[in-house]
Amino acid sequence: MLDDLHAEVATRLDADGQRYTTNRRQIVTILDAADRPLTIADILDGRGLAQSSVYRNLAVLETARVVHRVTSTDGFARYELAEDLTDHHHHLICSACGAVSDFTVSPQLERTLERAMVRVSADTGFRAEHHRLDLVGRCARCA
Amino acid sequence: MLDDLHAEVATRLDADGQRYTTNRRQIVTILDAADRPLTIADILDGRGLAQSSVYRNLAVLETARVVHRVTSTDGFARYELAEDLTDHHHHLICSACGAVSDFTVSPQLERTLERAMVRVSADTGFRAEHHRLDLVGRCARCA
DNA sequence: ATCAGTGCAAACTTTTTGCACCGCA
DNA sequence: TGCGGTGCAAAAAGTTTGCACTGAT
Repeated sequence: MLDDLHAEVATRLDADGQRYTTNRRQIVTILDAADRPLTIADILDGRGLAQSSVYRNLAVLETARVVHRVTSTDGFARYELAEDLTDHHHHLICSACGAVSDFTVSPQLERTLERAMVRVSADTGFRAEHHRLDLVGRCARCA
Repeated sequence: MLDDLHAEVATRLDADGQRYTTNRRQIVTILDAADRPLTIADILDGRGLAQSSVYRNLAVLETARVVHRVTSTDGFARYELAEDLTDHHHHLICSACGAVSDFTVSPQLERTLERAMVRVSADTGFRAEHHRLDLVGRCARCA
């Protein structure tokens, strides 16, 4: 439900004392429709948004835990909706061109990872918030 | 053995038609001594190396598969020795300050991850070269 | 002597910021 | 009507490149 998504985003922004403006709604809608994290250029792409507004709004949305920044091998930041607004997933990262796409693994493996994460946190004093499992290799186009 | 490391690095550079110069050797030695991926600033740190030489040498070393570039949340690239020159390990990434440190998991979990990786590659057509399991959270200083 | 490597400084790319204007509460 | 949001342009930050000099083979 897109309405549910927007309602939840509005709640999170409100909790941060931020408004849910037209531009911000548009960015959230664009990210929700994508099946991969998007670069700034992807988000701008002929939609007439100002670059600076996109950067600023993504920063606001990130602080409100609505979006999440992903880094790849090229110099471009990428953004996706926070995992608790979509589903937990992982990334295939192309080591040649930096393209990023999504994939999932079995719930069983996820549970194993969760347990490992808890153990490492206990061992190191690092307070883990979430894990990140990526596969790095060649995408179909670069293989 | 540091000598073994340098011998292997020399071999890899030679295979790429590159020399193992004093600066390159120094960079490898610095990376080998660190227990975490280092930023350019870390590598420069009062050692009198020229910034551009460090960038250029890291690019050469990366092409020769001697070093590996790691990305974090801050804007700084980080470098570490390639995993087959050290040990396979993972990263704790601080979501507040971008600091990166190393950790390892059980061989058992590694095997499970390897198997999952092969399965995903088969399913998606993505040619996975290696996996990356990071824990994102707060480091001891930022917690 | 040659040619890759080096260091300085300038250029480039992505991201951030200043400032005046606009628009919703 | 006030204050946050917007867009343009300028600035900042990290990285890359041009060029003349150095040094190893």
